Amino acid sequence: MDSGALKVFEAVARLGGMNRAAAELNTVQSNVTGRIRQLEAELDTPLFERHSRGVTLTAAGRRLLPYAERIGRLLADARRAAGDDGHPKGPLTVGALETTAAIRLSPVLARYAAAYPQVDLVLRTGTTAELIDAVLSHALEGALVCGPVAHPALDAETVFHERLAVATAPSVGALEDLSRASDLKIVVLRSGCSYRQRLEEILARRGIVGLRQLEFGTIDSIIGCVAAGLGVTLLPRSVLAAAAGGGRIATHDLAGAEADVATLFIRRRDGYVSSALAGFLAHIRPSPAQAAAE
Amino acid sequence: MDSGALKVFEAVARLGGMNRAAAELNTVQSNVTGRIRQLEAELDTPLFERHSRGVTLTAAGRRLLPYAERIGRLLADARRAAGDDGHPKGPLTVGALETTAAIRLSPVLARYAAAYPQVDLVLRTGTTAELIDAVLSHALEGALVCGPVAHPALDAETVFHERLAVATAPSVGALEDLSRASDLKIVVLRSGCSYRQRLEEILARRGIVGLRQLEFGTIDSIIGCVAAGLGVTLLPRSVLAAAAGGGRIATHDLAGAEADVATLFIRRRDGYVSSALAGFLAHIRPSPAQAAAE
DNA sequence: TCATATTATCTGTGAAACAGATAACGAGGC
DNA sequence: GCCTCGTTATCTGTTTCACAGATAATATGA
Repeated sequence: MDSGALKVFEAVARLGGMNRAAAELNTVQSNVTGRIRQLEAELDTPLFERHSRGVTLTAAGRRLLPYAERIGRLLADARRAAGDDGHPKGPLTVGALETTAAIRLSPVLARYAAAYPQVDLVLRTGTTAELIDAVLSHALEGALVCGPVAHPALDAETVFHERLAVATAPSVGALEDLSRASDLKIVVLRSGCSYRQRLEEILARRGIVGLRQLEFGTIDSIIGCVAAGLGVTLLPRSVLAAAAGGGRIATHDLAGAEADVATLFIRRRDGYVSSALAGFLAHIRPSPAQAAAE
Repeated sequence: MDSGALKVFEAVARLGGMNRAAAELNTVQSNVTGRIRQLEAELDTPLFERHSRGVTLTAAGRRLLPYAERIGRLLADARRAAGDDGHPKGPLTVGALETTAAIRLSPVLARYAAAYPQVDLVLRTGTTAELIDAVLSHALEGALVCGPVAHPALDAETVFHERLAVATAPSVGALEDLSRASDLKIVVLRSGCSYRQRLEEILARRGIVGLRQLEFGTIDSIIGCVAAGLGVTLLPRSVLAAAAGGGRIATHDLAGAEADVATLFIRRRDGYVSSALAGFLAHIRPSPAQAAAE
């Protein structure tokens, strides 16, 4: 059983047919059929059920498939590892929350890109749940997400702490006053955003419950909405600072644990750590001075 | 880059020469040389430095080697997974502490062997540290060891709790009396045994320090040594019960956490869980009734 | 200097992967 | 009922590539 046969097997399983697999593999259908038959003979087990609309996996095929996928990925990682001489280069695909990307990450990324011009950096944004899924499905090499994250396949490292604040219309003096406004809404960036549940809990502790939700696509639109008195939101203080300084919104600082949110860098434990990724981590990792200050 | 080339590469790296690798792979040296050269051409990097006494890995080769090993193991796992139809069969190699094997495991193993006669069960014994190393180096599929174990690559599951007791000569009324006997020794099964440190701590809390160590190969010989007044030992109560009933030794029960030792089943997170292993786990896992009693 | 290890290289053979064509088969539309 | 379309199975000739064997080149150590 060699990796070539498993590659063919994986393509057939994924595409559900030998013809389609042959097209993808740049070969002809007879070769695909032959390789599969050979693999089945070697394992002494049929891997597919053939019918006139393609093939479907047998139980044995379903057991084999995850190994074929892992071996294929591992071969690609091996190739990259052999060519990685310690000087970051090549593609690096990481994810981050939109707020993190906007505030904390941009200066770091600028320095990183300047330091390693040979790296093709791709930054994708999403919610914590989306980013975790993307890392688990090998779509991202790593991501900066809100903690805590506890997943056996993931390695998490705290890179910095953020202090959150509630933003309201300027006329609101204290958070407790919000209970009088019955039509107030929670304004969030996207529906899966982890800040939503957190804000609900914060408000619930102050007797404010049952708020509706409002969803916007950009941070600017959220702040505009809050300034107009349509709702409240929860964002890092640093994101709110500019708008608060201009008097458009009022910020309400939170105490201790309620304010604190850790930003973690997560990556798959079994994933390949390229020089490009190692360099990225070195850039975003807090310096000893910063760590002492926080 | 296919798995066959990596298999050749791994053999050359491990054996330090193409001739030796050719002998192991049942082929001739010219083929090994050819495959390595082909692999180096594909990766555009030399993998070995050739000299007259064999070859040594280059930096790129050292980076590639762990991937070659992992891919080789994964291919073997894939073959087993495909042929594993849910009925436990084939080899199963697990480890356990000698005390665990003697007392707790023997009835379970008898039931397991009777239930799955097609499984070739191999049980190896050793200290916790040795067993952990064996599991990490793929020599064992899993092992029963003393907790706690915290290793990122290992999955640990508590299967039962043991209550320990100190054994002394019958003339010793209380543990505290031991401080008068200056030439007393701690008797352990093997030098790496985790009970040694534990017993030292227990005795230190009672003001007894500086005891020498004595090492024996079997549990029976330890009990004989303790009965003769040469030393003290720490073992599960169930192990000591027979000898204590006969009046050969005195047992001294310990309180709460001092007595409790958890036995964990550990296995590698990335390891293949065969039906044989799953069945083994089902047999040693505590039943709900047992769990409630403990 | 010689014996003995090693890797490098060349060459002919054979097996296996390959491309292409055709047959067999079943589902769905008319 | 019949036809069409897409599918897998099978056969055949070609070519490529892995293989075994022999020899050369090289360095080490006695």
